[in-house]
This record gives sequence, C-alpha cells and structure tokens, in this order.
Amino acid sequence: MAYQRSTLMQERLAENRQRILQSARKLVARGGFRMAAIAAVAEDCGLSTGAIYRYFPSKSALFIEVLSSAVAHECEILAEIVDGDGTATQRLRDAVESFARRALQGPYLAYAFIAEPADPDVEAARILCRRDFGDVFKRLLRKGIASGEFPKQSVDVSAACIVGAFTEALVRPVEHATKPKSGDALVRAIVEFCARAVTRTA
Amino acid sequence: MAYQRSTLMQERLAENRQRILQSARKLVARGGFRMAAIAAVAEDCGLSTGAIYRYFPSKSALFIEVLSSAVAHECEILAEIVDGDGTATQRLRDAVESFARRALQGPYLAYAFIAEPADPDVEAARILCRRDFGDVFKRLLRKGIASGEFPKQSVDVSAACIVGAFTEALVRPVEHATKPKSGDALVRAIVEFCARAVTRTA
DNA sequence: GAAAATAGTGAACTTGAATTCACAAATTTA
DNA sequence: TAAATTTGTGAATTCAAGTTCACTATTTTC
Repeated sequence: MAYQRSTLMQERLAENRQRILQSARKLVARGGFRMAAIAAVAEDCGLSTGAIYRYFPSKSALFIEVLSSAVAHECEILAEIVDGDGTATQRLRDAVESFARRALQGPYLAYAFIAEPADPDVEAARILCRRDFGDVFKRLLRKGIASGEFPKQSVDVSAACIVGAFTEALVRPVEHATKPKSGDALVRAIVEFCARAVTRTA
Repeated sequence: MAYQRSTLMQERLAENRQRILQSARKLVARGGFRMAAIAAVAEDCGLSTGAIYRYFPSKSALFIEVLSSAVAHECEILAEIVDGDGTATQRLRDAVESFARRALQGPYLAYAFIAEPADPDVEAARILCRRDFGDVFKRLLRKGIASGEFPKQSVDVSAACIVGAFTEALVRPVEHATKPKSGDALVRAIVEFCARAVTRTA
C-alpha cells in the first residue's frame, strides 16, 4: 500500500527544511558564502550532508531560497514604510533606518544579497531580487520628485546609490581601525547621508 | 662561476612580470576574481602556469600586488584633485567624477577592489588599501566641514557611503532591464547624488 | 511485530582550480 | 661549443568543496 506521511512526520520534515534554511542564513550572515559550505550548514543544523540533498537539489538551490525569502521579507517591510503616511523625506529616513538596523545584525547577509559573487544561477536569482528591492526605493523617489520634495534626479542611479551607500557603510565598520561606532550612531549617520543625498540642496 | 643575468635578460624578466600583472588586472576588470584563474592569466599573457609561479609565490600574492598597485595609482590621482584648488564641493565633484569615469572602463575592477570576497590574505591587503583610499575622501570632507561648506557629519560614514554609492551604481547598470544609461549620464547622476549628500541642505 | 517504504548517515566519489615537478629550452660561463 | 645554471613547460599532483550512494535507522502499512 502507498506510504502516507503522518501529520507529525510532515511537520518534522518541514521543520528540518526550515532549520536548514535558518542555518544557511545564519552562516551567510556571519561570513558570506565562504562560511556557508554544505558541510558547515549540515553541522550547524545537526543533519548530515547527505540529508541536505533530500531537501534541496543543490547548494545553489538552497542559497537561492535563502536569498529570495529574505529579500521578499525585506521588501514587505520596506513597502509598508514607503507606502505609509508622512512626507517622502520622512519615509525615506524610516526606510533606510529600518533596513540598516536589521542589516546591522548580520552585515554579511545584506552584503551577500547585494554584491557577493556567486554561481551564475544564484546570480540570476539575485538580479530578480535586486529589481524588487530597488523598485521599492524607486517608487519612493518618484513620489518625492512628483511632490516637489526631492529635486529631479535619476531614480535608477539614486536608488542604486542608496543601496550601495548603506551596504558599504554597514559592512565596513568591521574593519575600522578606530573604535567602531555604536550601531545607533552609525545608523543615524547613514540616514542623514541618504536624506541629504536625495533632498533639495540650497 | 656565478651566473650573472645580462641586462637584456633582466629586462625581459621584468617585462614578463609586468605582463602577468597586466593580464591579471585585465581579467579581474572583465569578470572579477572568478574570471582570473591562474590558467587564464597564463593563457592571456602567453606563459605557462608554471612560469607564473616563478614570478609570484601564489595566486594570492599576485592579486595582492594587482590590487595594491592599482589602488596606489588611484589614490595618487585622487589626492591630486583633492588637494588642488577650488571649493571643497567642486573638488568632491571632480574626485567622484574622475574615479567613476575610470571605474566605468572596468566595473568589476572597482568592485573587486572594494567588495569581492577573497582569501583571507587578500582580504587583509584590501583593508589596508581601503584605508588609504577612504582617507583621501575623509581629508576632503574634513576640509569642507572646517570651511563650513559641508554640514557636520561623520566623515567615516560619509566616506564609506560615497565609495559604496558609486561602486554600486557603477557595477549595477549592467543588469538594468531598461536601457543602460550612457556613461556620461550615469557619471553625472552619481556626481549629483554624492554632491547633494555631503553639502548643506535647506 | 514483520515487511515495505522513506529518511538519515558519512565515507567515497567527482570536479575544478591551485600548486608542484620532472623535464626541455634558453642563457651564461669558460 | 660544451658544461653549468636559470627559465619555461604542461602534465601530474594536491586540495577543497559539492555531490552521490550503499547502508542503517526510522516510520508506516497490514
């Protein structure tokens, strides 16, 4: 007779799948893809390397899922802020702050999403994610420009610059020889930078 | 009797060394470290893989030299602009434009210098290079703040944001679904973004 | 509880790229 | 030009990391 998974079993499998994704995310956040070898992921989530391949067909597939689910989550949060109430300037500040604050927990994660080179298939997935991600900022920039709050500017370039600015600023502090800024001060400085960059200048 | 290299021979060796460095730089500029396998470098400069190891003890050593010589060159050019005449704002514009324009020739090169993950020893070298590089911008920011042209701000963060902004903006256009901007328009948009970001806002 | 099916294990296999090395070519000495 | 030394070659080796697979453990069916 056909084998039928019990509800309990299904739950356990789903849980394992999640655990794998979480471990992968954690390791990427800690040190980029280099830290996230399959063996390391397996070790972290208490499974064997072989087991990973029961849940994901390849390393790429696993990381594509890590990437896209995290980005989708980010986009939801940002979209809520961007489409909310208040001036475009304030919404930009809030969006940048929100993103920066979360990214600060795992600087490498933000970095991996945005820049770290990977296999071509992961790269392809990233391009899609990036578009979604950039679109949120572009939408906000367009609104601000339409309302006259922001000066005319290339929304493509400004969006890219914003993303680049805080990625860089977030990933870098690690290597500052001087005392690393407190998270709060860092986030505030980044927000100010971005706010000045898109708003009208004298 | 002791073997003595003729002047001609010495020149040829030095030339080979340069050729290797050039090939490596070219390949990195074209597609990041991934494209720059030792075999590819060897092929490009018309030597065998074994020969490369007569000139450089390891792949890392080779790339560290590519990196630091290119960054040193950049820093010289930028320093000249930054320490020249004119308002801080104008010098910032010129510096960003100059860098962006050159980076545009080989987007991946700028990217590899700034962000691409690599072996720990290359990473260590990059940190040193980045400090030199960031220092040029910080010096400019400090001057502008002192003269009252720029509002008070974290020079560390702003410098990082500037570097991040144009790196991102330069590397990304490749994947814009929409028509890629012409180089000129792109550079201009980046310059405007950075100029607004550091100068006083209304 | 025994048989059938699925899930998990980890050592072995595969792959791709860095590095080495036995040898060939070229250069210098005498 | 012959011997000695250095430089160049590229196939073989090493190494790291992804993937597979023969086997064990667990779960489901009857």
